Amino acid sequence: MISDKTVERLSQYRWLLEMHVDAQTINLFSHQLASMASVSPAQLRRDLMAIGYSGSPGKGYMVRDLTESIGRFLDGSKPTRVAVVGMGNLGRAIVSFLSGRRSHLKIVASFDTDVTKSGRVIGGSHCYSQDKLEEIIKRENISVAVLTVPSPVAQSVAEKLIDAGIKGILNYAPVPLKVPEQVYIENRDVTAALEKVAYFARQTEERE
Amino acid sequence: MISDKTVERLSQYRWLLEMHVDAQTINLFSHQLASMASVSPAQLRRDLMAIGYSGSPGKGYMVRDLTESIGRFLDGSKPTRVAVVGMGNLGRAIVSFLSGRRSHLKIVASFDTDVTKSGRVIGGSHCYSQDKLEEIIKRENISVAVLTVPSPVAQSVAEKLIDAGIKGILNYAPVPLKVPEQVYIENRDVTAALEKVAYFARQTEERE
DNA sequence: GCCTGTGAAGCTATTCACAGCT
DNA sequence: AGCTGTGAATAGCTTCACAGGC
Repeated sequence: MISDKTVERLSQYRWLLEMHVDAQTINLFSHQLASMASVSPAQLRRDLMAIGYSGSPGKGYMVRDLTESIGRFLDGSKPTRVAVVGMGNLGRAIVSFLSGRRSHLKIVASFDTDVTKSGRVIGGSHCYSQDKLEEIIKRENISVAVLTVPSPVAQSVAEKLIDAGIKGILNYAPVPLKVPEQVYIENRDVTAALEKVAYFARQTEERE
Repeated sequence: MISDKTVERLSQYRWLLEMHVDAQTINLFSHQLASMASVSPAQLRRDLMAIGYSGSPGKGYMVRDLTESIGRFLDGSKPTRVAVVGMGNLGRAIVSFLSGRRSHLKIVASFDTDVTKSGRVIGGSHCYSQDKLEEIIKRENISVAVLTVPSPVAQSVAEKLIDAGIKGILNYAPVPLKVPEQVYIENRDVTAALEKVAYFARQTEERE
């Protein structure tokens, strides 16, 4: 019922409220927060409407209150348990990026086929052999996975994850995964993103 | 005139054609390629219409021909020169991911503030000190940058890049950059993406 | 006066559905 | 018979614009 894009922007707003608003700022107007997020004020108001949050005319939005409202909406009652599969540079980048950052997203395990990595603790969580995937996912009750494995194995790893009960996958392999529709999947193909940027960059160059 | 999303999907189609179609397959129907890419056949046909490519009823699309058509559309006459700024795990992941992969996207330089990294060659391209940003970007005629620096400095680095003449930025820092509108920018905030996946994963869990 | 919340309008993206080709 | 190309319909997203509140 609530859109994909709205959820992503809400996450963005919260981050801005937490990181880029100084402690003495008590309230904010829609145009202020909107400009920080590079969206229109109307867009921001719509997004907040979607989660049933109300500000007040003349005062705008109460920073602390809004932050909490977004939290209540985005975060579940319990922390979401996350695994990162594939501990190459990208996997490690994501683990270190996220570790301890957001308390409601807990990275509780990572996986790699390389035996020199598995068994160690990387970025605060235990790295297991990929063979243990299903066992650990079930045991640790993990519902979300970040997939950073080489593309030839991405599909088969994804299927194992889903068999083990994963409900959402953030996929960095440049392969559009085919999954049953009750599993939410977000593809973040790096190559495609860069080709897109290159294309539009060239457009503006040629417009001169 | 041609949409953002279409460009990204075209890049995707090409990748599939190159990597996931065996050499003896000469032609493909829209429903086949569409299903590989997880889009509808109508969507695929529209996207190809946008670049003026035509198949033929009964034969579908000629694989080689289509691959080249997409290439003519996406790639410029000369390779696009790319820099990666910030050689942490994420920066290195992207460099190694892309190096030598796509010949029309050339990573010609990387940058880092850490003096132990600059001066070395990482993933096939020279890593420079961040002080040299403007100088090298201009000298090497770089038009696209991948930004993987810590978020507090992202905005200021972006401004330097733009002053140096960069036309497109792929931004992995969780900060919505504010840039003049003739610069194309694509934000790929990892935290927001993961929070989105976590949100929708929880939705499907609760639907049970 | 300047703000928010929101119906209505406007825009963009996707899908339908079918004529026409092979 | 089964496909493509595409006008028309639909669905989804964003902005406009203004009534109502502080």
